[in-house]
Amino acid sequence: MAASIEFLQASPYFSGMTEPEIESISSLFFQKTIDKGESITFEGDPGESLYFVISGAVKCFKTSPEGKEQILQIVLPGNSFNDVAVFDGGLNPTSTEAMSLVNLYVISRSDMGKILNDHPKIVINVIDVLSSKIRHILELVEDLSFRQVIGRIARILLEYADGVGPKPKLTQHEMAALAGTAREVVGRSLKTLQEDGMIRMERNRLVIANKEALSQMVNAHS
Amino acid sequence: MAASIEFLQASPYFSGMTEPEIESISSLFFQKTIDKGESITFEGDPGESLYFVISGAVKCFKTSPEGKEQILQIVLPGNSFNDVAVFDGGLNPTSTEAMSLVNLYVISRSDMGKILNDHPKIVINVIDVLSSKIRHILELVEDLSFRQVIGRIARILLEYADGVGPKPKLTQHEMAALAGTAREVVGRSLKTLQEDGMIRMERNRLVIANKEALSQMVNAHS
DNA sequence: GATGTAATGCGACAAAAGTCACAGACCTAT
DNA sequence: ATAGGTCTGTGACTTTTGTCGCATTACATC
Repeated sequence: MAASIEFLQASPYFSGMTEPEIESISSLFFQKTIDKGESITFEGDPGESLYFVISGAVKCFKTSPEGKEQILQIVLPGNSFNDVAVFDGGLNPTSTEAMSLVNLYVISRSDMGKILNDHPKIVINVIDVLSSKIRHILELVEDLSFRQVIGRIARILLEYADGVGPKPKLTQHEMAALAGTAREVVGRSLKTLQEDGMIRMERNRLVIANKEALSQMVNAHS
Repeated sequence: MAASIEFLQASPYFSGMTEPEIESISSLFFQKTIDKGESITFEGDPGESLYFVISGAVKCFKTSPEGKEQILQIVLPGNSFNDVAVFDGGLNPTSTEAMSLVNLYVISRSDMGKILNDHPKIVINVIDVLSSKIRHILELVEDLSFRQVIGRIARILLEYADGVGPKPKLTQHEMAALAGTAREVVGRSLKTLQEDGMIRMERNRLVIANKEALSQMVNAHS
C-alpha cells in the first residue's frame, strides 16, 4: 500500500522533490493503523523505522524507573517520529504510543537511507527537521527549569487549546505527563487558573476565558 | 589564519574527508581567543557563525526572565557550538560564554554552507552531530523531570569528575546552573553526599570516594 | 602581606510540589 | 440500565526546593 503523493509532498522531509521523484519513492512506505493506547515503539529498542502520522495523535515519552512519564512531544498529522534513532543508527531515545486511533505511514531505516542516497538535495530537509526538534526540546527544558507548574500548565493550555482540529483533548493525567508533574497538581493549577478567571469549565469543555492574561503569565515569570 | 588540518580531521563534522579536501577548506576558518567570562554569542541573535573549541571550555545556556541560568551543555575541545542556528538559519537558541581562556575556530554560516555544497558526503556528519545533541538534551530533560537535585548533582559529579584534563573545575554556582537549581541547594547536596561517604573534600579538591554508590544513586532513583 | 572579589557554609524560614486517601462524576460496552 | 473502568475534585500532610542573611574562607593582584 503506497503512500499518498499529496501527503509526502506536504511533509517537511520531502519538500523540494518533484512529483515524479515522489511517486518513485511512495512505494517504499506502508500504512499501519494503531488503536488508542497501543504502543508503537519502545525506548531502548533499535530504531528500525521512521513513522509519519496521517491522522490521530502520538505521544513520545520517557519513563522513569519509578514509572513517571514525561511526554516530549505530541506528534500530529503531517509530522514524523523516531527520527533520531533512524538517522544515527542508535536506540530509540523514547517510547511512543497512540493517544487516539492513529494512521501511520512507516518506512524502514534502510529504505529511508536509500532515498537520502538517491536524492541528496533532501538531506538538508532532514537537518531542518532535526533542528526544529532541538528547538522544541529546548523549550521543554526552559519550561522545566524556569517555570513553576502553573506556568507550564498555562503554556500547555495555550498550545493545545481545546481538542480543536487534530489536537486531542487532554486528560489531567496527560497534562501532568507533559508538564512533568503529578495529576493532582494539575487539578489544583486548573482550579487556581479558573479562580483567577483565566479559564472556564463549560459542560466538560475547558475554555480559555482570558487569553491575554494567560499568555502574560507564561511570558512573564513563574 | 587557517585551521589546523589535524584538528579538522578529528572533528565529527569532517570525518571522512581526504587530507587534500580538508586542506582546501582550512582557509575558511579563522582563530579567535576569548577571555574567561566573556560572552561569545547571545540568545536571540542571528546565527552567523559556527564555532569549534580548540582549548578551554564554553558553556551554552539559557537565561530566564528572572536571571536564572540553565546550562545546556559544556563544550570541550574538539566539539562545536551554535550548530542549530547556523544550519536552520534561525536565531541562536542559547547564549554562550567562555568558562576559561578559550581558543576557537570560527567559520561563517555561508562558508559552512559552501562546504556542505561541495562535499555532500559530509552532510551525514551534520545529521550525526545534531542527533547526538538531541540525545544529550533529552538526558537533561530526564534529569530535570525524574531526578531530585541530589541525583542530578551526583550525575554532574560523575560526568565532570574533578577538573581533570580539559574538564574545568566547577564552582557550586556552575553546578547549580547545570542542575537547574540554586547554589545553596548544591552546597547542601554536596554536604549530604559527603556525610554519606560518597565524596570527600581534599584540600579544596572534590574527590569521588565511592563511585559505585554514586552511580547507583544516579541509576536507581531520585 | 593587604585588600578586594569570588566562592562557600549554614541556619531559619517560606513556598512549591509531591503523596495519600477517598468520593463522586462520567463514559462505555454489554 | 448497570457495572466497571477512567477521570476528576479535594483535603491533609510530607518532602523538597527556594530564599534570605551573614559569617568565613580562598584567591588573585597590586
